[in-house]
Amino acid sequence: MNQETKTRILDAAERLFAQDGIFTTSLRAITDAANANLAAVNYHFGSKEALVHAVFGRRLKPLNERRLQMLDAAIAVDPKDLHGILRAFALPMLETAFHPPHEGSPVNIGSLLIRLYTEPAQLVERGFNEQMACTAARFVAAVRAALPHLSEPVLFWRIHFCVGCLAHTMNARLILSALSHGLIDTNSPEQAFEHMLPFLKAGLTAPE
Amino acid sequence: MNQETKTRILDAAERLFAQDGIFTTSLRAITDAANANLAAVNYHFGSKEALVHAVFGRRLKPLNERRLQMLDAAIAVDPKDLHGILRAFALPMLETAFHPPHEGSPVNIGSLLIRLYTEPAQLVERGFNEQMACTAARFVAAVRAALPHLSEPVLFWRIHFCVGCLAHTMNARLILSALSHGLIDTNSPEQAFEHMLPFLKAGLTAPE
DNA sequence: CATTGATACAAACGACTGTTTTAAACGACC
DNA sequence: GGTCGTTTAAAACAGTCGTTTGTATCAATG
Repeated sequence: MNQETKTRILDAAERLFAQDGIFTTSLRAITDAANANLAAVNYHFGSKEALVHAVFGRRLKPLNERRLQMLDAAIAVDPKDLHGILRAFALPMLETAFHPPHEGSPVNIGSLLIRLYTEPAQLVERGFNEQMACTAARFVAAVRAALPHLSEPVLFWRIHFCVGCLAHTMNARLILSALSHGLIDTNSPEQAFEHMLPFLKAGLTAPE
Repeated sequence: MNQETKTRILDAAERLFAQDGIFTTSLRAITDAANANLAAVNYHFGSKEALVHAVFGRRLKPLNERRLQMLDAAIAVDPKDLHGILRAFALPMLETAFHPPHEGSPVNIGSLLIRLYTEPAQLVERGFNEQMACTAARFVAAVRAALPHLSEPVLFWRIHFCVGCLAHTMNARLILSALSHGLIDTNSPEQAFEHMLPFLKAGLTAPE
């Protein structure tokens, strides 16, 4: 079975979805970029919606697995280690958003994944929100264990804010560059995380 | 000059843009909802892009004026008052996102405005980013004055994170509700702000 | 060699998009 | 009453969308 065209389509779709959005990217643009025929999409995937699911499914699972793996490793050493928890929470995400294309990861997956939260319609929702919610629940539990004095509402609100920081940083790097008049223009996820860590840590541990 | 149809179109477009996004909302859906003729859009506004600009322009200017007015009032009393600065920064925004429809403000403007940051293409960018950037610069200056010990990069990063918290809170209230399994489901901008304030304050004032 | 199954291709489908055109209605003013 | 500019209305425009169709290609299998 020759799956070469199929992965070429996946790669092109991933890149264009991240770059231009899902609904604004046409199948023709995808197949053109993939040097494939228009009908190949419906042949290999069945529909555009199925293609979207395939594009996200290929990346989302390994990413969340890595995050949970880092989380487990961190709390195994020290359940109160907020630094490690936040690192597991943010760094793999930031890496997908900041790293230039490389083998096996041809594009900015971050700006692709972030569309799960920002695309207006419900095309992508089902099935992935579930997986994200599962991962999120693990982080909620970890933060709850690390900061047991936090009330439940405050816990959820603050984790929500953490997600917002992360999402906006992944999504709107250009805005930061514009805001600082070009002063800040980084391609390093580690650098972004180093700035983010004290902010999130202080926010989470703030007095109620 | 009868502008009734024009404002009916603006109201309908505002609501549908906020609800479904800009690119996924067709002129026909707008004119149907506004009980107007399809050609009325191009007659009154010239093009869909011009309509989009009109929809945003009607709301964005008063909103930012109110934010800057609150900011000026706060720093006039105490330039170091982070609470007042953050209140001016966030509360007017949150109000547009949380308040139910009411006279003169028929829909959730927040979920409309947030599309400035999240819509993939560049249709909305020009002209509004400028206005938002101008307002943002004022807040940067205010925070810089309130926290003069912060280095410039850290200042910009942390304000960027504040924007992320605000944007995500405005955009993704449903996610918070899902994350907390329905525990948190508020329609109060004040309540959201009360949770956000200590988080942002602690994040901004964290040691570098 | 003939047949099969998987893949690729060009072409067309109907539905929808934003826009334009043409004509009709309307109240205001001379 | 007639003429004007303003506003609405219906229809058609050319273009793009996702999808489907029928056919060609090609390696593998009998």
